Amino acid sequence: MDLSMLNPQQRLAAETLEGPVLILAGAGSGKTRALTCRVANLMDHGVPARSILALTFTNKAAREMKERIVRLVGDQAEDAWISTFHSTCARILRRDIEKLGYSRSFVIYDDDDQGAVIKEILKRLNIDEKFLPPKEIRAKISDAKNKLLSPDEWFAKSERDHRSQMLHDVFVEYETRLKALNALDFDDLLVKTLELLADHPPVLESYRARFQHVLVDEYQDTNYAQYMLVKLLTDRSRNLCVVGDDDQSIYGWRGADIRNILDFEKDYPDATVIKLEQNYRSTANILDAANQVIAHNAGRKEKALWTESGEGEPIKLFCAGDEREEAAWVADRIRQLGRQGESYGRTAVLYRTNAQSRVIEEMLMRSGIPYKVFGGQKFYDRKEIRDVVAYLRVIVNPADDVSLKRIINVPKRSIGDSTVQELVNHARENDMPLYSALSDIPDTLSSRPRKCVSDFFLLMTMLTALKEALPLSEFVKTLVEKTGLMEQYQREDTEESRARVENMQEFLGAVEEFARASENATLEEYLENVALVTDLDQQEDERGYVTLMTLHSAKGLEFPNVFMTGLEEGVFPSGRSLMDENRMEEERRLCYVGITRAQKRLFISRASQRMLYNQVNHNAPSRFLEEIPPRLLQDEWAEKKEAAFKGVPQSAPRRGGYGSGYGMRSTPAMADLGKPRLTLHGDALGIPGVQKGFAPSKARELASGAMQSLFRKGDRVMHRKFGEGQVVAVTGRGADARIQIEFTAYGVKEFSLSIAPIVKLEDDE
DNA sequence: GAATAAATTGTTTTT
DNA sequence: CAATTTATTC
Repeated sequence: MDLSMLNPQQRLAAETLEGPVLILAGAGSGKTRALTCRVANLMDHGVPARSILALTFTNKAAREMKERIVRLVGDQAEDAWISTFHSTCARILRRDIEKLGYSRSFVIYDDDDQGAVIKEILKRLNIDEKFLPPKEIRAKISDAKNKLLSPDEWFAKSERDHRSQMLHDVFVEYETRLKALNALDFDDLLVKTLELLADHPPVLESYRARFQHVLVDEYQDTNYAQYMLVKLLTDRSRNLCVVGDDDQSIYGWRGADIRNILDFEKDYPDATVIKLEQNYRSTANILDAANQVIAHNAGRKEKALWTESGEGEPIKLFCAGDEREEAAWVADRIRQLGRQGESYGRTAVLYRTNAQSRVIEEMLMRSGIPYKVFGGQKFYDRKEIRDVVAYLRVIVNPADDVSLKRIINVPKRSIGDSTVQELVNHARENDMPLYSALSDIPDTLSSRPRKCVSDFFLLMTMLTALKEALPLSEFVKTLVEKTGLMEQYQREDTEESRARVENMQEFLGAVEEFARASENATLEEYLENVALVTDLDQQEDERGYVTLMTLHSAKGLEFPNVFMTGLEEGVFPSGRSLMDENRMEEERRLCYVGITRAQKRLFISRASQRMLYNQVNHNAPSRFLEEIPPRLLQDEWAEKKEAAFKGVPQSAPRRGGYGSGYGMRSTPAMADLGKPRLTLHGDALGIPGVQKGFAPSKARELASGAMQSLFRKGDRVMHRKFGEGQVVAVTGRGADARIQIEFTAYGVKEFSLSIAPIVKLEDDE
């Protein structure tokens, strides 16, 4: 193994093959390279691939690691287990879960399914959803499972009040119910695997004997259950190598326990600790900013990232009047980057919450900038897809009442709520799954619903038979037709239904691709894939598209140009973290993660007024802005203000200081609107009295200025209804700005600039 | 039982 | 604001 391309620390990481190893890998320090070389080196030293287990959090990370190892050592790497915690557990369970009293055809439930089960239980136990919201129950149960607590153990540690007692009861019910449904939730994958290993020594021994070397990526994100799993597997061999960065721990809210990485040296006193501190990703300015921000956290592992690269461009800062202007600035800068020869695929726009993406999307669309949004509503979460999946699940696992209830009347086949209720009661009385009630119809049903139910049962029987007869993708295609799922949407001709048809076709395509990728793929395997793979994992190099995603999902990625938006108290850091120092530190780590995604250029923006969740808020600048040294920043707000006042092109860049963009009082818009923290409903700017006697607020003027600058006389544009046209004139200001467009087919039409569905066709600046 | 209207209600991040 | 849940009417 040639390790000459590694720096001394990386080489140490790749060469220390025995015993516990902790690699503290700063952002962009080439940890994947060190890790992959380490694995290759292990194989060079005679360790067979099959005795290596590498655990990651995302499928994408797993795939990437595997590919890179294959590139180094060839196909022999195929025998190593390189996958996510959850997939690994699923794989272990598929083999031996019968020892725990489940059937091997178990299904994996997501949050939605969990919610359905919990709601059912609440109804049965006669508990008001307002008293115990299902979401909260889900979170508590998940929390307990992450800590490997049984309902009783959890209760013992709780406040032991009435509420906790009820929660406990729901928890117990939930566990029994899930087992009856032959279903595991996400956390169960880990919990049940641990149960299997702990209670069945031969199974544990076989895995211990097999996995002589275990690696864990993103160790700072592990929860207690994952910690235990790793511990159990490596107790004997003690060949455990964990890689992580405590400064990038951003999943505490999901049960990740940062102590796992902080205390590694206590757990393994003989551990070799290696720090990767040279950063190969970002310019000095960007790295400097990141270092300064994260330095405000207490209780970190001492680390100092450094780089050999030059200082690079200053970090651009912009303070917008509102979120629309912020988005316009982002769009504007992206087009400017385009003119400098940066392709869209090299740029990412990051935000704290998915809800913030909408405005940005709108503005990019108008500017004709191609983009892709990652995260948010997941593909498999869409109604029509979930319906198909529910059919598939019932066929694989007839005990799955939750899925059966979902599809029993989809598409409409006249099996109404009352009929379903009869069936459910009948099933419960006889202690059998709902599916059995379809063929053993209770006498209480009259002839008409009886016919509908038996028709449905025949359909399902036929489909079950077809599953064996047809190859996977053929089968799913047939199912979509025979059930009438596709027809249901094809018949109505709305924009929405057409989108659903398209989604379903895309789904069929995905199944086909899955079947092609692994021949002889079974339906069971596909369903597992659906449960464990997210859209984020599908992200290939989308050349030519700007990437929009949350800061969380950006972890592990890098882009030459990065925009961080919404740097405001209450937005980022999130309002829910303001009161809690630990949460605040996690927000700061999130900020650190965001900054360190950038390779060449970093753009940071905030809005002094923001409409979010249908409420207008005035937010103070994020504290993280203050934590970046002014010398690294270039304030574009000041430049823009100047340009707006004088009506002249932007003057020479001003360097340093937060300038007038900093602090709430300094913006004219704020001064006009009165008290800071004042929350106004509706169109705050339009409220009489607030604005009376003043010149139109600066915020609004700037916003419209940004809009107007998007469309100029002579621009070629596309209107959703009228098609292609040319801009004749742009008139008016602010909210009543209008635009006149000449269409070849329709002549001149006038629209309100703020609502017209138009897109700019090309950029000839 | 199904279609429509009205009302309510939530909005962090996700393997 | 939108999306889901609930009530109402046919």
